Amino acid sequence: MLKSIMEFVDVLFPINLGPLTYKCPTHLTSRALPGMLVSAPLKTQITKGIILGKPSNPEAKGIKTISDIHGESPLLEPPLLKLLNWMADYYIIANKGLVLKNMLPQETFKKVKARSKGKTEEDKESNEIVEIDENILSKIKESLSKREYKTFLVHAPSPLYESAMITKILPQGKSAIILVPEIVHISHTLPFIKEIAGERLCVLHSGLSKGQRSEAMEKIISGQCNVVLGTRMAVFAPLKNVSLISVMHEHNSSYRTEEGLRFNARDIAVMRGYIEKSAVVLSSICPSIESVYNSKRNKYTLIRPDVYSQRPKIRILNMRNERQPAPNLSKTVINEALSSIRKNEKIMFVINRKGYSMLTCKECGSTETCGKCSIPLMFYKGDKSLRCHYCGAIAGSPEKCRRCGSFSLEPTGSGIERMEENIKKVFDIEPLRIDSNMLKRKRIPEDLSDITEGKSIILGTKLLTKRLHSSEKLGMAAVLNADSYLNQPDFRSAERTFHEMYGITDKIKPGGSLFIQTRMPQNYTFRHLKNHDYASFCDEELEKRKEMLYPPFSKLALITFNGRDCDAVRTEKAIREILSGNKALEVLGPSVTPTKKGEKEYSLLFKAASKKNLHFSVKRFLELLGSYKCLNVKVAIDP
DNA sequence: AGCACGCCGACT
DNA sequence: GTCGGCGTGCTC
Repeated sequence: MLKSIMEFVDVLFPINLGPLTYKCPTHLTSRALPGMLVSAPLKTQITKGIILGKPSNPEAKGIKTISDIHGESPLLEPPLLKLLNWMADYYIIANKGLVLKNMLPQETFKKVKARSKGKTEEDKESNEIVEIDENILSKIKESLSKREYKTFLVHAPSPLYESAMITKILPQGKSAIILVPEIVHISHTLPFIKEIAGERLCVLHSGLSKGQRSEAMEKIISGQCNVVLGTRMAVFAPLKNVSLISVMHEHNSSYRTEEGLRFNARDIAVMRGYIEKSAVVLSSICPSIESVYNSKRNKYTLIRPDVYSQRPKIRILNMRNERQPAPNLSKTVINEALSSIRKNEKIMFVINRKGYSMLTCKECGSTETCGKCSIPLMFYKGDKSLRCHYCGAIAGSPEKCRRCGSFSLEPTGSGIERMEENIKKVFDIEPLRIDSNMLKRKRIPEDLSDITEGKSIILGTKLLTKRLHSSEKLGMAAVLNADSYLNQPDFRSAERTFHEMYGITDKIKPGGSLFIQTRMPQNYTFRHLKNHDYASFCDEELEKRKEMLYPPFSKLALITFNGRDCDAVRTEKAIREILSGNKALEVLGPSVTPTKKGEKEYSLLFKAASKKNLHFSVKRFLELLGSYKCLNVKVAIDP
């Protein structure tokens, strides 16, 4: 006799595993709908999971029976199930269970103890007012009322504009998701949304305690709250009928996950919007190159408010010509800094390098490098150590050169520790130093002026420029080693440099200046930065990406693997096979790098003309590679 | 032989 | 994630 299809269902657990087929007892079949939360025996215990849908393997032997079905309506509505399936496919080696684990916090599947209280975001009154021309947002409103999918790219004139815009477009009574890249951004955005959403608003991010998070999830599932403000996890908030998804500071790389399932919440937001038929609003002062390109191809609708906002001057200093009274400090920067200090203004120096300096031998000219990674080691003056910034190796500083044995090792280049010394010498002022060591010891302050303690010079690594916000604006700022940003071996380095430098201008008074010290002032990034001309920068950057066939003109996948069965010969063989007859595919590597544990890690970059080709090639390559075990393979799509 | 420990693969 | 199976190596 044929088994009734409804007797069996596929269940997905929040673990790195595909769906498993279970029998459904007759008294539960009426509620056995896709997306329902269920309890089912897995190995020796009862585990919670969700029903994915029709049975994929009803003939499997040893099928067990579902223990219970929880609730009356699905935890994951059809759109989120669709998104889950899409993600498992798009990110290639993602088991559906792993996607599920990333979609819902673990409290959903495990009991939580008494609801613990933690700190909640404080409402801070925003004293700055932004004028917004509502007409310019009429296209978004129109789209919202029609309930159609459309993605808008708002090239905002200021960060404040992005927040204020929300109050104009948030639809009354309808559900919405508002994403910010980092937890610190939540308190800046919250007052604006609270003003319009009130009790309908709930906050969702990884800084919440388990209790708070399950409380938030409860409010979302029950429908008590239908506006969710949060970090990338909020893109999966189980809201019904999402009408608006806003991604603020959309260019920000914090939307990417670095570990586990690698995804970009901005891309997920667009796909969820497409599935849910909602309006997606990506906004940024400097939108990502991909988004700009999508707006040029009319995939996104570009909105560019014509609002005048007075911005600080950006001045590019050619360090080849500049007189440098101290290393990394040009005469111009010193003079401008002194005049700011005289006016009682705060100033900031940014140096993108930790430690004191590198050590170079005067005799043979060799620089001390890491034995494993062969990159220059950094000398730390405090504990007289030599450290590798890549693998983290720490050694005592040597007395003599490892190459020639001479005792004349001298510091070359300047890290933050050495800059601190230089600044003390030049200005006779103790700067306030902010780097990752300091942030580990103290909490990250909400406001920079809370910790300046009357100090006028702030010196920090780029952490400072990203994390810290200040109510008191700076008189001037200087990026001391701008070239170290640009010289990163990454096709996004120019874009990132523009974003980072431009981001600093938000912290400077109108009428103040940002100084950029560089040895390549003619570089197009600096040329356009000087004119605040992001559009021209994008045009030129897109030209270059097109020439080099980098995204958005190609699709990339980064494949890494390690383990005892790594084999260079077989890897090469698999590469040769995958390349044969596929002209639209390019494979860069393999490059072998040591991991932090000391074993070898292979990495390969697949570059294909189309997404389809990339997927096909990566899957085929993994099959070829999969014939031998003990490989720990990871695939990052759009790395 | 007896057992502790760690790694690996399967889980319906 | 979490369990059992199995190999390694140490101890009685």
